[in-house]
Amino acid sequence: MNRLFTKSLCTSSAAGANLKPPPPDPAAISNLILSSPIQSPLPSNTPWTPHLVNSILKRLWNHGPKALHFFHLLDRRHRNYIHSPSSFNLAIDIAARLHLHTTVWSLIRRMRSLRIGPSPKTFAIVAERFASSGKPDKAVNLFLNMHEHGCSQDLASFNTILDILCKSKRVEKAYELFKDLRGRFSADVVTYNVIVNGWCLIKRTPKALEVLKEMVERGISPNLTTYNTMLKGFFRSGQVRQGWEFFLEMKKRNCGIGFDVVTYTTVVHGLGVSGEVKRAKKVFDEMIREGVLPSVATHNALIQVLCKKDTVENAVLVFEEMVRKGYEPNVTTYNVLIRGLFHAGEFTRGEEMMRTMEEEGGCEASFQTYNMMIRYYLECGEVEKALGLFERMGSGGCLPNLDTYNILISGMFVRKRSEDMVVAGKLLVEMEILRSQSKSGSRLTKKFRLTESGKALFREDRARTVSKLLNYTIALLSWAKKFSAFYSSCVSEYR
DNA sequence: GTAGGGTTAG
Repeated sequence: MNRLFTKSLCTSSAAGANLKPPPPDPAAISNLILSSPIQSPLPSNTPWTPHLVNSILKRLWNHGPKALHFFHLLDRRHRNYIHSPSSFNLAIDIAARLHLHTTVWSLIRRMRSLRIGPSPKTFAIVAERFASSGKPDKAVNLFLNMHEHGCSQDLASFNTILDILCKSKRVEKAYELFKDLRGRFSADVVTYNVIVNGWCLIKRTPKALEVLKEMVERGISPNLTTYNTMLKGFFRSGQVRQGWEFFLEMKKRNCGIGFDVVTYTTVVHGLGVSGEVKRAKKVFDEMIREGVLPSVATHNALIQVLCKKDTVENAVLVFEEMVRKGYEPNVTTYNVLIRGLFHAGEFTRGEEMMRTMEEEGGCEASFQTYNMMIRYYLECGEVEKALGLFERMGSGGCLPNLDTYNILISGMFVRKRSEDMVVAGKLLVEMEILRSQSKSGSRLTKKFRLTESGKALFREDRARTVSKLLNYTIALLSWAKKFSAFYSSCVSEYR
């Protein structure tokens, strides 16, 4: 990886004095940071910009300590660069994910001393981390005390905290807070929509309908967002008939609102995933007749539905049609279609589609793309293909995450070859290092160890081989643990 | 980062 960086430096010097040097490559710098010891200085003479810093922080997302180290080095030791509020927010997000509360607060204080924040967004980020790590009360307290940190509470921030609680499935908690404070903040249609959506997210549509009734009683008119939310709620909870009837009712009453592209996309997707492909296609055609233009998301919904419940060939036809009409497929379009092709065993066409996506579509493969392709390859024993993709991930635009490692390690057992076990062991060590930096992944790993690896090993009846491999794995694991303890002690320097 | 639609399979 060091070589990669040197190479990029060489190209820039070879470009000559009269040619503008190429912009710094975030991937190369990220790889340099990843492969260097923690105390290493940053490459000098880099023209730092908020954009460059943010893309490096995003690339190092799964390597939090390294990312924070980079952020701190630049913050403290560079005279000509001051971090932007958005970089601070990213760093705070990373620190909060690692539960480094002291770091979070020192970053917030630093923002304040530089007079660039914290903003409501900063608090939303921290609150979201609290809520999603099982501490909704802390999220609420943060909202209640944010004015003490120079950030005022208003209806917008009230709606945000309710939304954060709802999206992390703490709907009861959100509803409590809503009832307590709706008077103080004069709850509006957005507030009610957030709560309606909350109940829908946990599939409690009767509660959602209750809130809908309540808002009408309190003189707040539901808008199209409210109805679309409710519609999605029905489909999500498997109440396809109720969803369809709600849609017809919306059509009948009209309410002067009409439908928009979101309404139609919801119905196309909802009907399709429940197997009603013909009706989904009819609704898709109907929206065009009604003069509502389908969006890329609508096409994605239809393509996914065709892949799942019809044929991938028909999905490809819709894809080609959308391109012909001038739509620009996005990363979701490609992911859905590549998945469909792989699912149908069309690996070559899937690979071709990935090339199209990167070369013609201008889309970079995401970790979803890679993880899904790796999973399908491993499923049918194409270990080399899977490892090839894994290698490409390391050098390309998106780094492997814990899911990638779990998928790969589990897959190393399918061929029952000893050389695969060695690779699995190596991957396990790498993953242990990665996991030691991301506490949120520990549950996932535990599950993997107890289920996938255990089952795979016990399926092997050659007891001696099994026990040898098991010992090997255990030795690697304990070595990895020692190493990660050592690593954490190095890391603690800047916590 | 005041709200609603489109990413795995198990």
